[in-house]
Amino acid sequence: MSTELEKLPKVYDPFQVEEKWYSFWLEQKYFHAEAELGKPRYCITIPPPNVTGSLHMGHALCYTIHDVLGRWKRMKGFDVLILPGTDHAGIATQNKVEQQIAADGLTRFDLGREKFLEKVWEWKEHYGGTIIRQLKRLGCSFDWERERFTMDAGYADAVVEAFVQMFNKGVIYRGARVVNWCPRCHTGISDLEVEYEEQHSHLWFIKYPLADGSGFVEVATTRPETMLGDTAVAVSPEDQRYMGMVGKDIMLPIMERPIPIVDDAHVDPEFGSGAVKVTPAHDPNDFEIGIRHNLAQIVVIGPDGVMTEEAGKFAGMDRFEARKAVVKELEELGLLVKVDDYTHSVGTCSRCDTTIEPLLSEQWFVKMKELAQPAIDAVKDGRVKFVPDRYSRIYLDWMENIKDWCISRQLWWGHRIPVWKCADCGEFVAAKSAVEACTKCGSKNMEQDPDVLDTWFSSALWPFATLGWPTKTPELEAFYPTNVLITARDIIYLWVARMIFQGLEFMGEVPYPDVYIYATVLNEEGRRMSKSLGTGVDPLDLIERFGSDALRYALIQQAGMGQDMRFSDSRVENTRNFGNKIWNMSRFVMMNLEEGAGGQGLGAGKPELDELKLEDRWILSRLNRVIKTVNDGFGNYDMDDAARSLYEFLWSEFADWYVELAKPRLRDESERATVQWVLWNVLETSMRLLHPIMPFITEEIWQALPHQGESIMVAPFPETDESMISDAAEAEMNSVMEAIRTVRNLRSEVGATPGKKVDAVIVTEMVELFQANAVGLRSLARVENLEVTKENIPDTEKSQYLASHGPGFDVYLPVAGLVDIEKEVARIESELKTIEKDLARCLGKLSNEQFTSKAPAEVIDKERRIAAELEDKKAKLEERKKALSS
RNA sequence: GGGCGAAUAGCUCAGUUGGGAGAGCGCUUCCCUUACAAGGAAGAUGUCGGGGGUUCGAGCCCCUCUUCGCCCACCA
Repeated sequence: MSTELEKLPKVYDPFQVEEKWYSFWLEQKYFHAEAELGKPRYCITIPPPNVTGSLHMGHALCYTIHDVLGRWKRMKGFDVLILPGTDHAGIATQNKVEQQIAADGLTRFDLGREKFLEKVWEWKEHYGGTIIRQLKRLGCSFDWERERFTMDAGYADAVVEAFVQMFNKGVIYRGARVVNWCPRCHTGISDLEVEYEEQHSHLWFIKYPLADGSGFVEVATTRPETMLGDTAVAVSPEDQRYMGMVGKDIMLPIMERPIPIVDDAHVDPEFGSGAVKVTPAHDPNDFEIGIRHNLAQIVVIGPDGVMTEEAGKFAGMDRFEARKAVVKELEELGLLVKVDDYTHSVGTCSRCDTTIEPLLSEQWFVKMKELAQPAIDAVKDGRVKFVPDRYSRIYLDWMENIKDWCISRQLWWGHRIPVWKCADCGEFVAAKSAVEACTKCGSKNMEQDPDVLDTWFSSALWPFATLGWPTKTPELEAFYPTNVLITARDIIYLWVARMIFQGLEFMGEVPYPDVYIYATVLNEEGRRMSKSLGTGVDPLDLIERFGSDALRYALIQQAGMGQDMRFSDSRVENTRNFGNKIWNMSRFVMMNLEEGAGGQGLGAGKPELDELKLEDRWILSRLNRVIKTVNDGFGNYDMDDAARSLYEFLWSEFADWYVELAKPRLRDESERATVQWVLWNVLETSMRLLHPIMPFITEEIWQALPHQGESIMVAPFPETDESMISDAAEAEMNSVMEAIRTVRNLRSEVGATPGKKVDAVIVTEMVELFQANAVGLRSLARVENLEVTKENIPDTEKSQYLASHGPGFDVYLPVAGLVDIEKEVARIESELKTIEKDLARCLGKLSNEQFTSKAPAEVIDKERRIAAELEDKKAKLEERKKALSS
């Protein structure tokens, strides 16, 4: 026994171990991929977390999955590139810095564009790396030498290139539309960035007088202040009530401006009074009505949420103040009919929660129709597969009803739109570098568009821009298309869809064949983990308490195909215990591998098949099945299956049974070498199998075991050896295990303490099997004298024994009058009851002619076998009951 | 309004060509047996959300209802 190994601590301490091996892997450059030829390649460009972010549980799950797949493929011999990076996250980051300078009472406008951007860059340098450091802590084997940022120089070049190409193709156009405007962020945002929340508000009913004084039209609104910008009243063309009024004018109250009554199919005659006020500059539907009827667009609420000059005497008033003032005035004018309580959903900014103001403004748009079609086809014909599959429907529904994409943002942090406008002739010119002269009139009076691009415009290019596009780099050549996208379901539209059409547009190929949408991590109460709600669990905190391996395993174990995952600390604690179990079974194995058996000796010491005993063949058979499950699981994104089968195998089979059975054999010189080899082989193989999920502890153990190679990270991943799988060995071993359980059960019944040995008799037809395994049986069941025989115990003696019956054997424990007869009879009776119930069900089936004629033969055979077993057991129990009672 | 998902032990969840209901945690009893008490052994626990249907046979397939969660659209 090695004295050094005996010093191994009883409790596994992840902290030192994790730091040690992570540094080692980095030094060895194992995470680094070369675009070398000759090796199959595997590439994932990770979803770049926002620079504002710190690791939350969703990230931990996402990147653990990445790392599991990456490590698995690397061990399988692939040239693996997991390319990391961060996203500049336009609004989110700008907001952070705005908050920071707000502490000094400053706004970005006080600082000015240039100064403000300096601040943002400073902020990014200071805080932007947080999440990357945390990913290293998680154990991620990403290629840090290739880390990208969506605003690094090369990436910026790709963004501009993409824009200019699209602009020159005519896919990008400028238009005035009503967009979702956030008065706090001071920018337009896309429909996808608006969150709707139910709000209790009011519905105001207002009388609009007809210009000719012949009466009133009643309209209903949730935003009375917008009436200042009304340019029409619309009714349904089918509405009898307003038949004669279409074409007449309304005298808009307060503003005292005549506006027409128009008919438009958009109006629902059932709602309210059937007449609707039309404010083309402040409502997307009204905007459309306005276009159809050629109505004026009057902007009465400005970009800052303050009423404009167009709002007359309300100019300069906050929009919500103006609402009150307008209502008050209408009331005074006697035009307010009534106010109903009304609950409706109100759009809010997903970044800052401010109520969105629909606002007419000039923006850049991407025409989506032509771009969407190839992206639809790619999913329909299976070039891109969603996992789980149901998300492809969700994707397709959205793509098939897609609207043009507003890509300009009135922010400062982001990719400045590479378009210059000629001050003289109004021409827009897009170019990769500053435009000196107008291409149309030659004027030198060119000014760059002040706006920046939607963050998602740049991240849509991620799978190829990170690999060097637009330059044809060896990396781009080697790693595009990538292999899979692993992401959360809330960005299927925002990001996944856009990457697919941009990949097709610029690379002519889908960016990845698989899109794996993982489960949303919820907290224990089933609520979404959210920092603002205080319902989050900090992954770093869990790593501190239980180690990275434990957190990773806990996440993967639950990473099923469901759409939600509840997560709690106790799971991580449990997997920490699993780690400790692995540690201790490894200590046991190491303590029992002596010098001579280690190193090369073991590899050469592979025993011949006929030297293997039943439990050896059994555990090797089980191991090879697990190898299959793990490979299948990783390959099919059923990683939870892989994780669970490893847990089950290592704990409930290897540790609980094989290791226990090995103990007496290790003391037997004739068997020692064989057992050592099997222990080593199973453990070493298992560590390689488990390594993708628990990289640290497996490296620590593997390095301490005899092994080949410099790191488990680059050791080959186990492949199933079908010849080692044996149904027969598993069936026989099950009988032995069942017999051991039966003896233990009887021991517990007679109250034998674990230290106390008992005698036992096994009556069976399988005498050879039990005799061959007598040593293990005696050891695990703590039996002193074991008799295995075909001869049944005479009825007259049965009262001297406690008995239990298993499949194919009966176990007797001599108790010499210690049996509490009354209690034992009661126990037998209760057991008989359940047996009779099962038997009745069984026999009922078998006597059903329908069943015996229609069910497959093997099912019927199985049922017959069960019936026979139950009958046998029943007979024995009845016999015993009689013996005891007499 | 449309769609998706979930409902299995006290809790969190597994359970695929439909064929004797499982794990972890928790609970009960016994045990520091030389790898491990973060452990070992033995045990209790279920109208598989309700109702109907298909089938010899349904946790699993079909219909329907209920509850919860999510997404999309509209919301004067």
